[in-house]
Amino acid sequence: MQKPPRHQLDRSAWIQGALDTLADEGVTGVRVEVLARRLHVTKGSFYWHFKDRQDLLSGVLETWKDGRIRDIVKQTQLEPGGDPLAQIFRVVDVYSTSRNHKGMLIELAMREWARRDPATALIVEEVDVWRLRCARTLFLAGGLPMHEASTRSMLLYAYVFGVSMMNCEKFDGDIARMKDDIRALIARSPSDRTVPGEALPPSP
Amino acid sequence: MQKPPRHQLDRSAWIQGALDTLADEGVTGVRVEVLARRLHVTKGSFYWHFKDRQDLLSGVLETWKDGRIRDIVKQTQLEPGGDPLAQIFRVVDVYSTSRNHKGMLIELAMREWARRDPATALIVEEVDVWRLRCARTLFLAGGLPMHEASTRSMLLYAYVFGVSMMNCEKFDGDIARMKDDIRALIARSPSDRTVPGEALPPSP
DNA sequence: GTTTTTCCGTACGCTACCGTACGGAAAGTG
DNA sequence: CACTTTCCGTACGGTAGCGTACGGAAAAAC
Repeated sequence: MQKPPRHQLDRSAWIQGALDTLADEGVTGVRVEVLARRLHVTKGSFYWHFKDRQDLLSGVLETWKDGRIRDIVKQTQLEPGGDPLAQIFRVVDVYSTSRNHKGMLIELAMREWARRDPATALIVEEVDVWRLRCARTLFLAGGLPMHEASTRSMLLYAYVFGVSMMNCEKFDGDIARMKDDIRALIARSPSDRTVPGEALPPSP
Repeated sequence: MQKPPRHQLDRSAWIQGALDTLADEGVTGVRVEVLARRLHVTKGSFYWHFKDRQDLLSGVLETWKDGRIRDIVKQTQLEPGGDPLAQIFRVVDVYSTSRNHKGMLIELAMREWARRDPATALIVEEVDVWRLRCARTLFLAGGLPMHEASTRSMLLYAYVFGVSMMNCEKFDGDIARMKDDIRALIARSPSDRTVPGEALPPSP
């Protein structure tokens, strides 16, 4: 008879499972016994690797923060000769719900958690500052003045997070086109004075 | 000795208390016994007015939906001779976190709830469609073509919801000015071809 | 192979919460 | 005043989850 191999887990496996549960059910859904069943072990394992539930949640926070900052820096890195505003386009796409659904669910769950936990709020704010600064650098490289670069960065992230909370298929059938237009509005060049929907003027 | 007057509650009092708790702790925080303590009664009262917890939550949903739709219609109503884009300005202000903090907390809690409950998702989507249609009507009255009016409406609400999830004091000290600029960017007139930060051209 | 360390399963007490049963007070009705 | 209806308090059983204690298996060290 096949003996079921005894699973060996470490902290990172528990934290990864916690992140999955966080995406689906929020921080209140991250419960020790439920997570143990999901990982096919008992909570005896959990309390070996973690002091208590808060210890796990702290690990989740650190893991998420480090991963986010690393990804943000990578995504906003501009290779020499690259187009800064085209890079902004790609950044917006990274946060599109269809491309990175689970990542966005975690993002929303983290903010929901941050609303009720000051320590989490600090982490999320720190990650947001990284995001905003990196995006601003791209806008500056694209030729925008400082203040407007800041403003556009804020609009960019407020938009991508906000739109991930709305289901508007019933409002307009062609959402893809709307999202493309919004993306172009946020990342448009400073010399482009056109209003979307009108013809482009000849470039200087 | 002063006899403490026995509190008499009806469904609406429970629903109002549930909305308060919803704002602070989310839908998972809306618990019968906790709510009863908050209202200084016991759950014996609750189960007289409601079949079970789900019955309360359904009442919360209906109450919220009706109130939202009524407010949306009122806020986007344009008196004869009024300026549509100035009205858009006021709509953005209504959703500013400082002016209506509790309302925004409920809004975020509803969306967090909707992410895990299909019935709630339908209600939120219905409310959003009302919002988007009303805002689009204002943009159309402001002279924008149909497609761009739709796009601006979506950007407007995605922005106001998204910015309510971010704390960016550490990013830029003058957030008020940034928010004003973003508001102007979203609600700018179709004849205004300026890029924010530059001088205004003479109006035709 | 023995010993030690690492890691997990099991059992337990504790708390919080849901829903029910039932009694009784308060308020309305005749 | 009787009588009924409305409304709430109390007590109970049941479930789920947290954290602890302890034993034992598996792996590693020797």
